[in-house]
Amino acid sequence: MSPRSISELEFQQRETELITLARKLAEEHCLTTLTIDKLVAESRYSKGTIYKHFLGKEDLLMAICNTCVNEIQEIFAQALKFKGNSRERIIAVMVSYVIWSKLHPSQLFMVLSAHSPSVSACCSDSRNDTHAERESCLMAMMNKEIEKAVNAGDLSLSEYMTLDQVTFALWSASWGAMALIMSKGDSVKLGPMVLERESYTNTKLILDGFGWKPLSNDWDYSQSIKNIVNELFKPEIETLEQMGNPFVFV
Amino acid sequence: MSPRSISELEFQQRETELITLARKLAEEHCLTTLTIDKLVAESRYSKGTIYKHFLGKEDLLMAICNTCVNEIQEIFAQALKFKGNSRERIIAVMVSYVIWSKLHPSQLFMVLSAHSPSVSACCSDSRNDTHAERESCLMAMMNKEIEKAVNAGDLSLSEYMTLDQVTFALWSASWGAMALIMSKGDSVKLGPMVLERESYTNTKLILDGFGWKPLSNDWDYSQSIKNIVNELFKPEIETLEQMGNPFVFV
DNA sequence: ACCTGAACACCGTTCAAGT
DNA sequence: ACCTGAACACCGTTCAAGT
Repeated sequence: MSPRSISELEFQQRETELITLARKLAEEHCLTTLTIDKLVAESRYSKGTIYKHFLGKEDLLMAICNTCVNEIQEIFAQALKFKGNSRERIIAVMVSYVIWSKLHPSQLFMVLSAHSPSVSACCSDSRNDTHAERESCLMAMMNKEIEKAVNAGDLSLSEYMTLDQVTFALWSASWGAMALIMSKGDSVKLGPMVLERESYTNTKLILDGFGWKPLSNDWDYSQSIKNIVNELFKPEIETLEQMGNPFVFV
Repeated sequence: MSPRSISELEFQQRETELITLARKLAEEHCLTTLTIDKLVAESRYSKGTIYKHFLGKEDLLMAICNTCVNEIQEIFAQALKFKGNSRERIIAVMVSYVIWSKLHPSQLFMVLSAHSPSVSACCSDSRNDTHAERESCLMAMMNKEIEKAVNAGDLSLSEYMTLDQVTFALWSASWGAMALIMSKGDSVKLGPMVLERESYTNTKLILDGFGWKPLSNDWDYSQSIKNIVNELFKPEIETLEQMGNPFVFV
């Protein structure tokens, strides 16, 4: 894989450095303006060296996406520390997802774009494998919580419904709200839609749809969200406030 | 707006011809491979003429997106002809959306990409206005059905929930499932997810979450979907079969 | 053995020259 | 008045020449 005369470690460090720089450039400007040329200009390395690390632009995009999924995994793990009922922990995960996407608005787009088959077709096998692995890991985290809810008696599933399907329903509903609201900033009709509120609405409806107890009418989940944020995501919320993009409580 | 010596009508026809061709090229190959150069090569017109119609690549993309939204509006209108209860009509709309996206897989991506602010920033005002108008029209169609359901007593909404929010919940949940499943064709974990089933699952959960009657336990909605497809979308379903991408009943 | 950047192909956009 | 395509700038990718 990596060359001999520079150590494996040095090679890895250089790759991390390049990915971090590329993320920074995309964050500061925007994903569509990120080019290899600009990355070369900003970095200490030449084009040839950059092509030693990445098969091409798509491979770089997927590499960035993989670091994002890693971060999302960490923030999910943080969310799952919440001491509460099974439904509150799912909500904590969804809240953490919203916080992450507000912290890294342009990165959400990268994760979205990286999902396109035309991207993964241009990536190295190992890059694709890492991606599949990390996403599996995310889904496994959710699956485990769902299983715990079933065992606790908070949720009962039809025999035809797999854990993956439950995870997918929660994930896709939340994802749809985030992708639509974050992509079209100034749409006329979507103006009144608020990320935090719509994301929570979707999660609430899906959970109520499953009959996941305690139902939204039997518990004060607005308070739960306040607790989740205060207990687990104080620093992140402060960063958002400093960015002028505060977390909006529902 | 349009030049004098060729008639307004001719100018419009030429634009429609170009958009149709661009859609065909994107459908046959893929969105990322669609370039202005290729459009010029395939069309009867020169680069200069194409730039008379479109401000640039993004403007062309939005133009394509607008024709897609038009088609979606037509298929929604067809779906709303279903004679059934209010919930069945919402399901009919969601079924029609899935059918459309299966008929035009690469177009779904265009509608997705066109939503990005970096695209609309490069479009003419009139193009953006048309886009906003057509999406408003789509949402208005849904809002009207929701209002009818409220009046019929099938649905009761909290006073803080607007019709737009209900529409957005249904739309975004369905959109999330479609976007995730259609984008990552060969993902390891998403392999077992089936567009028709997951899309319906999300819609069902959202509707049950709202307490939209009759609830999924009190009605055979699998049968409803069969009726919807047989009564309203026979030709589309046959086309999908011929494409080797049949509609999968849940 | 590794790095470099010139060179090439391709794409988006413009505009001077044509009709 | 409208159309054309050569010309330009920029970007992704490669590879011969350097160290």
